[in-house]
Amino acid sequence: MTRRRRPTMKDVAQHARVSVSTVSYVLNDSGPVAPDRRNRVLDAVRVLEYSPNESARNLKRRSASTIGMVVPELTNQFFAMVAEGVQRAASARDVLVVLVVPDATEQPEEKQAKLLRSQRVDGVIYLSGTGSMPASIYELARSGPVVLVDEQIPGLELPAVVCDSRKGAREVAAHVLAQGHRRIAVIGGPPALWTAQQRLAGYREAIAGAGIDPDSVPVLAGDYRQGSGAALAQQILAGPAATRPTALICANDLMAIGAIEHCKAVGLRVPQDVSVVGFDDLPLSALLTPRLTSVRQPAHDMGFRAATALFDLLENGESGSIGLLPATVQLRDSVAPPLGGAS
Amino acid sequence: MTRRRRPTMKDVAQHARVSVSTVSYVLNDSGPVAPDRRNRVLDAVRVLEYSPNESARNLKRRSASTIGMVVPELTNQFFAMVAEGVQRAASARDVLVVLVVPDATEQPEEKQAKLLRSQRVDGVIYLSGTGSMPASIYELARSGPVVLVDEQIPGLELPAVVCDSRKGAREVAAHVLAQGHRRIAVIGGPPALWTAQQRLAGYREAIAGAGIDPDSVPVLAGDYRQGSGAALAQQILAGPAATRPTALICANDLMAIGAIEHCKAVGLRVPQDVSVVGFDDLPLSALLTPRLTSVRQPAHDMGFRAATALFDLLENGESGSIGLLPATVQLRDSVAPPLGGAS
DNA sequence: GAATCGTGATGAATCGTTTCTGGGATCACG
DNA sequence: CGTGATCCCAGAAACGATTCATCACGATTC
Repeated sequence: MTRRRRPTMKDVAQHARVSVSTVSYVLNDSGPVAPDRRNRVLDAVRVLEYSPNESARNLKRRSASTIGMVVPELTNQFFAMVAEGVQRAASARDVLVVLVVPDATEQPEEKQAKLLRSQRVDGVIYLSGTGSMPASIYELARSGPVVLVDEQIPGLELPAVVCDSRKGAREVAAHVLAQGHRRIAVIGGPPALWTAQQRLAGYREAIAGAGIDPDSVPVLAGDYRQGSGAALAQQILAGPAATRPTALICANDLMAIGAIEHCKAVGLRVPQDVSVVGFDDLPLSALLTPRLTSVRQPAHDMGFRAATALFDLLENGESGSIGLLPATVQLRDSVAPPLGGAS
Repeated sequence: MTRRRRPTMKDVAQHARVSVSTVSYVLNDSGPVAPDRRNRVLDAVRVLEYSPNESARNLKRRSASTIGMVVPELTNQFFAMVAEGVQRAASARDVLVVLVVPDATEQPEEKQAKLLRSQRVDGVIYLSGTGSMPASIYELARSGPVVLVDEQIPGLELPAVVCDSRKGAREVAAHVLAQGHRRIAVIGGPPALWTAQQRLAGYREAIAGAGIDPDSVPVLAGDYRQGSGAALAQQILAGPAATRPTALICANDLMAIGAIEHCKAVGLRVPQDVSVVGFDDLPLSALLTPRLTSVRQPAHDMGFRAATALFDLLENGESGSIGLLPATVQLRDSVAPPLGGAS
């Protein structure tokens, strides 16, 4: 399999007996060219299997037709769904998506900023992670357009596509309370993340609405990963049954799953002994036993819109208002009234 | 937020009072330059926040420091894990990964080939999908290096990182048979895919090894997706209990999950009424009830090795032999002896 | 018949790098 | 003191595309 030199515009021009500029004009029809010559060029392109060198094109055009997408981890299905949405929007416009997964073992900050500055991407879509590191965002935003997904930075006025986490959180918490639970605990996300704040705020609203002092319910901060869900559940459920919470409100599904796994491990039944709810509504959550009650975020759509917003930003310099996407409660089997009735 | 023109090498050269070539020499230390001048350049780079224009660099170098990765869908955790492995290997070498998800709504073939020909990527890592379309592979391989993951094309001699699907399949089927099952059925993958063929071959070996005629067990072809698992399970389990298979061997976890969901829907208990095994050992499979017995593929590692092989190919022109990765059976709760004993 | 205009084609400059070529210092040495 | 040899450095030619300025040539118009 010998790979020969790829044909360039000059080759095409020679083959079609025209000048390179003419070739360029017909390729992006950006100039007038007579039909016969146009056909000659098109023929030459076909027989030589010419395809333009995008590096050269990008150099001249000062744009890369490429966007970056930083995702904390792909194995989290929520991120995977968002990524698919981004990909779809980009693919429709012939824009490439380069994947950036900040490796924990190195400083991603400088790397990401450098990426943007090197003009290999025109803009970036940023999914904030399981940790908190808005520092790199500042770097990024300073040197190119950035659109946030499911995150907002108080200081900056970055465009962001988010959904109404607060409302979703309020509703799912209200559902738990409506079942009669009075001793509840919250397994929250990393306090530095906007989503964690929003969801907690929603929970507190619902709790207050049920006539309970929000400050009286324990709130533990997890990291949105399964392991922390299990660890925090253990911590919360350690006490005697009489004072132990009867419901766990988890700020995402992964932590809810961890909590459920812990319950199973120590012989607590879900939902009879303890009710659990999550957030995100991962596809797998409906497959669990019990099927997890959660709050669905339109992940795919969020990714799609974020990409669309980024393209608007790149083309028109301004992104259309993005609005607030809905977050809808999915009622399933992981919530039941507390055994002893209201306490 | 006004974005000013990015500094170029010329700016750096002027600021450091040297020539552009000197700047280039110090930046990739490819030439001798006196210490003081070197420092002047480095300083200038720092104060101007210079970072090289990769498009220009790529144009000159005839390489993009970028690879493409085509994955059928990201929401499949197996692919997500492979993708993470690829990303990690690439990131370690400062290579970018562009994500290509062949959209079902358009012809991906020409698009992928064009991508490679446009020199925006140096090579491609190809994860074969839920369908079968080796046609695009030929196009791809003709114009650039390609490494396959979990797939092999009989005709071509493409480098591929695969694991011993056949052995894994044989062992998991043997386990099922060892429990006493005699009426079994196979829900296979798309017959055109190498993995489907390998796994089926492994199953048949085990079946023959148990003294059963492999041709007597029904084999239905699915598409590796959950839906087809459910549909085929319905088809298989439709008959009366006396003749209905007591074990379903599924060629991947997603279809196994679909099958289990169908069983639940029609009131069949797993594993008491019907045993089910999968393949891939997705993280979620251990969370199901019953926990799914499956065959683990080292997905992350496969991605990592594939990327490494591609880099070898690009640098040395030859990829080190890749070997066969292990596929190990994970015994869990979805298999039990058949109710009536051996039939 | 000369001036004007529009169409269609071309040459050349340019984008920001890398790298080859050549030439001025500096030094050792006969 | 002249002659190579050694070291650094600057200039300029690529890389492959886009695009501006120019120009040739018929067709209109007065």
